[in-house]
Amino acid sequence: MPSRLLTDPTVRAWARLLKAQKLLLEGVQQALTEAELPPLEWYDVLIELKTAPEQRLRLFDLGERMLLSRSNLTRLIDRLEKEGLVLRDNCAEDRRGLYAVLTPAGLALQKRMWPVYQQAIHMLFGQHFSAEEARTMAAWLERLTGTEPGE
Amino acid sequence: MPSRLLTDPTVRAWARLLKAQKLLLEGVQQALTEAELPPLEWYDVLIELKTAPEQRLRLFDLGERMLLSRSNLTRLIDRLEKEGLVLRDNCAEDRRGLYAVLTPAGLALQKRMWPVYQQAIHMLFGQHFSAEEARTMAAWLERLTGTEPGE
DNA sequence: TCGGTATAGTTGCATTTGCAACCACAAAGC
DNA sequence: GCTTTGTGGTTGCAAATGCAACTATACCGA
Repeated sequence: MPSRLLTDPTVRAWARLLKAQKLLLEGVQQALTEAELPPLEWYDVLIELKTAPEQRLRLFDLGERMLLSRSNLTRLIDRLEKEGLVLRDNCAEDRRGLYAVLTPAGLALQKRMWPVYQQAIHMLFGQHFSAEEARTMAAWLERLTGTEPGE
Repeated sequence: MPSRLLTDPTVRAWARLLKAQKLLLEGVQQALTEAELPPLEWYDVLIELKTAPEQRLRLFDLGERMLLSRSNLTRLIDRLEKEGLVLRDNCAEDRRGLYAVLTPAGLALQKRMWPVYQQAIHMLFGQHFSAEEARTMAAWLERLTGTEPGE
């Protein structure tokens, strides 16, 4: 029984996007857990810091990139800091502000996580598309986020 | 600074997918909240039941369709039942089991939510794609989920 | 028919989220 | 300078999540 709703291609694509996303995230998280690695969002923090100049970012900046609310970011950084993966550093130019700085331990964890993560991306996602299809999909999705191709 | 990582089209598409998803869900939720409507997942329950035969589904079945863990589903149904939108009904064939049944109030809420939801889908998602693109994207995403086109 | 195993659903507890209130500092206007 | 308003970040509390343990029923095999 093809639902009437899903005859609208837009709505159908939307529904698929929701479902795919849930499934993929679950799968990635499972791969990380099985390898006794921390949650995916820890990786996001680590990689953002790693690629940032001086491996540091203002908290609000990090929050924006990760699409994370302030309070959530505070607590996420708390957890990472407790594990010695990042640290907070005062900001000279704006004394309200703080930097999150990647530590060597944080960098090491990022390097341990990446192979597992990459493998999961491949198994769950990449292997289903040609390079050309992946490029097209990335370009389409960029319309939704305003992300620039290179970012 | 185009990150080296993102030169792999697969990884780039993956990153875009994550970002788009977060942004879109946030936007939809915001639209619902502004219209003083309940969370998106309530809609998912209501629409699943609405389209199910006799507007009822076994809990485990509903959980599978929504990709929701058992315990989460229990609690989600608790909330909806407390609002009178669904009710639990014993299953004659398997006395361990329960049905979730859509109530008239639940159906009414689904109908109130849909226009807002549809509008949000259009603004955040649909308007950025042609019908043909949407069809293609849906088909691609179906590779990830094993979902059949008509489902 | 009995014992063991699997399945449907719930519950308790620890962790995480979301929201609003809050503190500290910065910036803009008088 | 002083006050008002805005911004960066944290905290408290209520709600939602994830996981493991638990109850009740079904199923399977000797």
